[in-house]
Amino acid sequence: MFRAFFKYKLVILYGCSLAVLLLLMRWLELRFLILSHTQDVYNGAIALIFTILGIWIALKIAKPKKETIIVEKTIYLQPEKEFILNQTALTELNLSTREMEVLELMAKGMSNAEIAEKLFISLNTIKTHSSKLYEKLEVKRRTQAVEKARQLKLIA
Amino acid sequence: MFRAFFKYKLVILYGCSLAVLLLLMRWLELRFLILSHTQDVYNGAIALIFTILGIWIALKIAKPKKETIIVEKTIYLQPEKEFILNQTALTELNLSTREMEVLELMAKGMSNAEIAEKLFISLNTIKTHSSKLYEKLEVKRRTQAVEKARQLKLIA
DNA sequence: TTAGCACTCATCCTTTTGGGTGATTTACTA
DNA sequence: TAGTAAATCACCCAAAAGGATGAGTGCTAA
Repeated sequence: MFRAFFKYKLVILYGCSLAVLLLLMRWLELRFLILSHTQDVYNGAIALIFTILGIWIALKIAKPKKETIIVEKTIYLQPEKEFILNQTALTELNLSTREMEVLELMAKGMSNAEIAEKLFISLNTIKTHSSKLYEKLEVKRRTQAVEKARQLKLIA
Repeated sequence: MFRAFFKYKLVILYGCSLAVLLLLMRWLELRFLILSHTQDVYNGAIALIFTILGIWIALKIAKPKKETIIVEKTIYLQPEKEFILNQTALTELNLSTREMEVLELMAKGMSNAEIAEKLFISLNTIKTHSSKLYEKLEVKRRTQAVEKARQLKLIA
C-alpha cells in the first residue's frame, strides 16, 4: 500500500526540499514582508499539502499498471520411449514362452549358465532353446539374435 | 502518457462534480454568506486544484509494473533423432578410436573374425581390442559390453 | 488315441570368445 | 631423448557358445 509512496519518495522529497528552500529564501530575504504576506504562505502551504495529498490518493487508488510480457520458453522433452511389443513379428516367428524368456535374459548380457541358474533348468536346455531361437530368428550368434530382436521390437 | 489520465477520468470527474455540487449548494443556500467567506472558498479551490494536480502528477509519474508471463512450450523430440552420443561418458571411459570401431561392429552382431576381416587386421588384434574394451567397460562378455554401451549412449 | 508341440536333458564335437602374456612399430609428449 | 599410449600381432589355454542328434515327459487337438 505504501510501497508506491516510498517508490516516489525521491520525487516528493525533491519537491518538498524545493518548496522549503524557496520559503527559506523568502524568509531570509523578505523577512520583513512575511507578516504582510501571511496569506500567500498559507495558500502555498495548502497547495503543497494538497498536492502531496493528491499524489498520495492517486497512488493509493490507482491500480498498478500492468505490462504483460509473454516469453515463450521452449522445453525439449525426450518422449518416454514407450516400448510397443511387435505382436505381429512375435506371432510370425512363433517363439515359445521359454524361448522369449531366454532371449530377454540374453539381451541383458547374461551367459547361458546364468540363465540356466535363473530359470532353474540345465545348461543343456538353455543351449537347446538358444539354438532354436537362432533358427527362428535366422541368425548365427547371440549378439545377432539380440540385435535382431531389438530391431523387430521383440525386446526393449 | 495521457492514457493513464483518461483511465482515471471517472475518478477525477467524480471528484470534480462533487466539488462543484458542494460549491453550488453553498452558493445556493448560503449565498449571502459567500462573500464573507471568500477566503474559505479560495482556500478550498486551491486545495481542490492542487489535489487534482497531485493526482495528475502521480499518475503521470507512475511507471507501469511489468509482469512477465512465461509460456512453456513443450516440444517432443522425434524418437528417431533422439540418439545423442554421450560425450561425457565417452571421454571418461577413454576408449580409443579402434576400440570404438570394434564396439560398433560388435553391436551389429559381427563375430571377431568378421570384424577382423572388415578392418583388415588380424583376429588376434581384435581380441586384444575387445579385451581392453571389456576392461574399460567393466564387463565380462560382449553381450554385456553391447548392452552397457547402449545404456551409456555410446552407440545407437 | 495318436500325432505334434513345448519343454526338458544329455552327449559329442567344433567354433567362438575371453584371459594372460609378451613383442614390435609408430607417434606424440615431457 | 626417454617415456608413454595406441595399434598391431602371436601363442597358449580355458570358458562359453553353438551345432547335431537323440530322448523322455506332458499337454492338446485332430
